[in-house]
Amino acid sequence: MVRAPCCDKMGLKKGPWTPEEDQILISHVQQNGHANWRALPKQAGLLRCGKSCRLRWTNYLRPDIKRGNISKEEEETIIRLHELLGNRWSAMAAKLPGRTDNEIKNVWHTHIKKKLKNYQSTRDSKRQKIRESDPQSENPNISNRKEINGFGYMSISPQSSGELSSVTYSPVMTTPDIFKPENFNSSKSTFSEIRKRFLPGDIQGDDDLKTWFEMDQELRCVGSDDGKDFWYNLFIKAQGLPGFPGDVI
DNA sequence: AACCGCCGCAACCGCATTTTT
DNA sequence: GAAAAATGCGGTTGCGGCGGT
Repeated sequence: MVRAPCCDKMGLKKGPWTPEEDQILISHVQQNGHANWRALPKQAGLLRCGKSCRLRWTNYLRPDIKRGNISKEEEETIIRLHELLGNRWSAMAAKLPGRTDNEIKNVWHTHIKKKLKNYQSTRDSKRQKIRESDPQSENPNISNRKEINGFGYMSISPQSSGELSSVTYSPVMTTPDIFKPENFNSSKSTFSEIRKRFLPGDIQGDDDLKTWFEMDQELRCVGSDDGKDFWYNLFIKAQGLPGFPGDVI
């Protein structure tokens, strides 16, 4: 495939956007939408490539965007999502309304990574001290895992010193048989069983659970990418509810 | 006041993926 | 089904602001 020529080769402008350019882009998108980013700059009279316009719009000019002031809750969500998804910034952004992949990526690299690094070194030195005083006190293979009613394990990252206020859960992706797609026909007993063992409070009955599952499946959660989104939603929904195994920590 | 180094963020680049022809 | 075009994504860079010396 032949690569399209990039901006500089076509004499287009690069670098920071001026307020005038922003205004042109905003009013053009408001009036005409952004069905075709490639054609947009020409139509709007901007000396930018389509890619640059799209980036400017999605990361900065979009009306529904929240900028700056990442809350503690958002920070914790980012950490939890990062444990689940790795560097899939756009997938993380989809779980944080008003935040962009670029912003999350920047926040991760500039703030959170640093905090976690500090936390980790503090924790490691504490562990070292414990090991020195009582070598049998810690088994690294099991110490930070908790079994959930036969549904595999969650890894548990304890509270950071000061800044990060809660335990972080991350399901280990050993999908139990009960959740495997091949066992998800329309069997009510399967859903009953899940409900009995893992009931999120706002799910009223087997049909609701089934619908919820099917919605997630539509979003390609099960059968792709180890069903991480499905697991994520399940754990998020179940957290904090009575009987949820995580809340005993 | 001038210089320097660090940090945060916006924007770019190149590759991957999806959509269109 | 193949090729081309468009879009999306994640890694990286460069610049401006700020604090310290």
